[in-house]
Amino acid sequence: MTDTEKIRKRGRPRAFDRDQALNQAQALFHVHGYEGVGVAALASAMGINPPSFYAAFGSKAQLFDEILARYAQASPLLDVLDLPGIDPAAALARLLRNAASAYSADPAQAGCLVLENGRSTDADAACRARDCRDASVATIRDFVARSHPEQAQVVADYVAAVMSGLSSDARAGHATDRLIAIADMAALAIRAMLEPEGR
Amino acid sequence: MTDTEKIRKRGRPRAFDRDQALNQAQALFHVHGYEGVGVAALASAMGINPPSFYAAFGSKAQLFDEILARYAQASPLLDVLDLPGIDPAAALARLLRNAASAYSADPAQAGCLVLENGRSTDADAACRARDCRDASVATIRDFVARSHPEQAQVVADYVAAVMSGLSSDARAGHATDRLIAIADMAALAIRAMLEPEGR
DNA sequence: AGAATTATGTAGAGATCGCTATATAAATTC
DNA sequence: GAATTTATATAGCGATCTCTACATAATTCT
Repeated sequence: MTDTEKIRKRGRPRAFDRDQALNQAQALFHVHGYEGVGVAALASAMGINPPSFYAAFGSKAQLFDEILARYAQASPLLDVLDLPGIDPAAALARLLRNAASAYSADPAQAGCLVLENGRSTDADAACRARDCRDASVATIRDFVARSHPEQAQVVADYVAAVMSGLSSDARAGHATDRLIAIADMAALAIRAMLEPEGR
Repeated sequence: MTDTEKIRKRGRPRAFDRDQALNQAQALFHVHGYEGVGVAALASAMGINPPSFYAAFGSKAQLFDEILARYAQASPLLDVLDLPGIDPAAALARLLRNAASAYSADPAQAGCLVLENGRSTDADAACRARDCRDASVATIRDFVARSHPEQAQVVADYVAAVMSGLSSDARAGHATDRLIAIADMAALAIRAMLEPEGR
């Protein structure tokens, strides 16, 4: 008995599926970016009118926050770091490879929603997206620090920088194998950094 | 006798310095991005009114094109590739280091104007900026191809990806030394790629 | 001097932006 | 059934966007 069946509230029931509407909005934000999508387009894609939009999501900015959190939580990219007893360099290499694949898998949603919107012209949206990014970088840093505390910061920054480049390339329309080649080359520096005295 | 002294044309002379106005516009575009600056702000920074703006530059898009070309031509980053007899890996390592420095040198103009605007929400502006970027990548690829034709494409793509990440980090406010650490680590992959059989 | 040409300032058109006032419809509670 | 609560649709507000119509000022050519 999950609570998927919502308890009926008092007033008039909502005429649309909130979660489905979030999916539509996420797709639009992914394609056009925060600033490239207007409330009119969002509401239209959701099949509703602006007042219903504001009643359900508060504002465009709040909706974006909600979608950022959703996206970050649903992203499986950082899961490789939780595999027990994995070699750090190998884990990060797989992370980059997975990112290269994920970012270019769906041409309609190329790149990373978080990384791409970290450069939005809208100061608030960019700041929120960057906070989201920083949290992921911190996760990577802590992961590396468990075995290589000295190099943890640089390695995490480096991985994030490469991911940013991969996301940008994906949005430029580059094919998956081209991105994977970059990711694999980038892994060379990670191995050199984490296993300096040849195995 | 350079032709800096412009030949007087027929009608009323322009009341502002066109080149100086371009500088103002470039600074604004660098800080706020193509979409973050309006014609009103551009004209105001130039000390003119919209009609003079359109008479002198055609449109916001045309002005941006002109500034992109200006910026790319004035950028000294790719000059290291022209140093005679330089080691390819060392040249690219220096290129990345220089980019890390340049992108974070002036906090008021962090990152690369071209790379940052390649992700603009405005389709035209993003496309023009990406064309500009592609030209630079081609230059790097040709440079690498002279000594390592097989690896030229990946290495050039990789360098561009790292530069994109550096630019993004610079815009996020990261300090120069943090960027340089990333650049130096990135250089490890270049050396590993171009000198595979240990020196 | 007068005609032709170019630049300038004022003022605003037309579109889109995020957002909301208002009235009505559909559900629950009393 | 009446009161309460919540969602919906229509319509539009004020701000901002790119860009321009218009009249006027400043220069060169004849």
